[in-house]
Amino acid sequence: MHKDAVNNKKDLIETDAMTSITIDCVIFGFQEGSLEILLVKHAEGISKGKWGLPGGWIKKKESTDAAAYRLLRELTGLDKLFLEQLKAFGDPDRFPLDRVITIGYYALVKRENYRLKAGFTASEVGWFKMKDIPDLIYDHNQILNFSLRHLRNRIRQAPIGFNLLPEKFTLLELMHLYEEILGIEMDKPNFRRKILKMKLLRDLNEKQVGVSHRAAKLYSFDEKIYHKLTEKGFNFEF
Amino acid sequence: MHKDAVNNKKDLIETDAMTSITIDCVIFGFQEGSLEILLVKHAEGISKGKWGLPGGWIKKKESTDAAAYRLLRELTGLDKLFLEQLKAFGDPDRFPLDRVITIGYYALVKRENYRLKAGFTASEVGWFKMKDIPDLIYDHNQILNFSLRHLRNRIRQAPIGFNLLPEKFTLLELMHLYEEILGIEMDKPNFRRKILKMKLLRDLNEKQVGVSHRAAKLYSFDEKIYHKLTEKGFNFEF
DNA sequence: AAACTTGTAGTCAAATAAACTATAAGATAT
DNA sequence: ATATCTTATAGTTTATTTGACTACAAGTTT
Repeated sequence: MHKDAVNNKKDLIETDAMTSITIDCVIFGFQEGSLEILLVKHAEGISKGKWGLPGGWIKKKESTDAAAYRLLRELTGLDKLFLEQLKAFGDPDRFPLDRVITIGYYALVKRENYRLKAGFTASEVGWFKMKDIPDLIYDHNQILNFSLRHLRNRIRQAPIGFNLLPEKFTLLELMHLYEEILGIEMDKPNFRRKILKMKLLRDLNEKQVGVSHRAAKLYSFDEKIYHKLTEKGFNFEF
Repeated sequence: MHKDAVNNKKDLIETDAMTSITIDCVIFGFQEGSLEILLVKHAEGISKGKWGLPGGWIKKKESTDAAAYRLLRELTGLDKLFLEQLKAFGDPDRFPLDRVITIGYYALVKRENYRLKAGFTASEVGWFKMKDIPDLIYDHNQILNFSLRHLRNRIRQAPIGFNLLPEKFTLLELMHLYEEILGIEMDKPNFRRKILKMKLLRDLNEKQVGVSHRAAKLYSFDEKIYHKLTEKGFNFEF
């Protein structure tokens, strides 16, 4: 359901959703070295034809987190993905038709797993690189900018970046992810040393195949290792 | 207005406030080496006699930030204080009578400036040390715990701790603030060296008066200095 | 004047970070 | 088959930062 449906509150009451509060979600993906965002094109209502963040209403008997997971499942078909709340966005005129506060979320998805859900055609959903983000509906550009700042902070403090990579990755791919998100250049040898010393990567004893140069070792991030380390006072930090 | 007034929604409509969404605020103060929280005792409704975080409703034409500032002004009489949003708390049954989502805020106040606003008697408002926090209404203990974790993170990344201290303070007072909030012990000479190297403190060329030992130098935190430093890529961090 | 308390300066070894060099392990081209 | 290219990985070196201390200074209190 699109938020433009707010001009028909009867719909909401019938679906047992809350009025005047919504959820909007910034979905990050990482492909070919670029950080990308999933946007949807609004098909009806006052913002017809404009791109915006995927979002929707919260059901009366559903937590905000559950609502965000549900919306993402409906949109991407993905069940397990990284999802966290950003904050509430509550400018009185952020939404033109009525007073609606939205709770921003951000998600990190492994593009390898991602499939567009039936019901959304290619013309309605698309991945955009950060530099190609168009003018979005309402305050969605503001929410997007906030989410990027938040992601940059968060990725330095907790190993959440792995949610954007395939299960198996090389150290250089991981470094490129950090470089892209943080917008900085890093030194290969120093990065290797630092990340390996943290001991959160599982060495898979496998190598890349089909690359036209020396194949790099593959690693995976193991949540269990991370939790074992955090228990005895572990600090990520880059 | 107390949130218990939710059982009389007519009140809300008459005051032009939003239903089903509130604001709750964790107000931190620092006194005699202890971190303290301001709580209010609910005088009526189902949670009569229990302590909770100060909070209230959001007016239809008011941003959530403005609502939080207004509530704090009504409660403490303070206009200028440090205030930031935490996040929205949206469990479907966090509030027993109805579905109400609350937006959590936290504030840092200089206790020297603080005066209780007329209309609140001492029996209705009080400062509590962290270890003396009673069982609070609704999910307020959860909000409070979240705010403390958030404060601990935030204070390491940005110089917000100064909002809890008087204008003029000694290095040892500042160190004790960090020790109290982070729950750790620090080394005096090392702390001095580190904080002074950041060059965010203005040396006032004044000394403490009326202390029964060698008087320490007084410093103040200058927002302008901080902003000048951040512009050319400055990093706080402890 | 001695003892005490807190402030401030300085030392030193260990750990870390940053910049860089060198070599290894393949793939591709000549 | 050899040279060349690309990326992976190992190691070096120097400067900087941290953490644990020691020492002394400047006042108060006894």
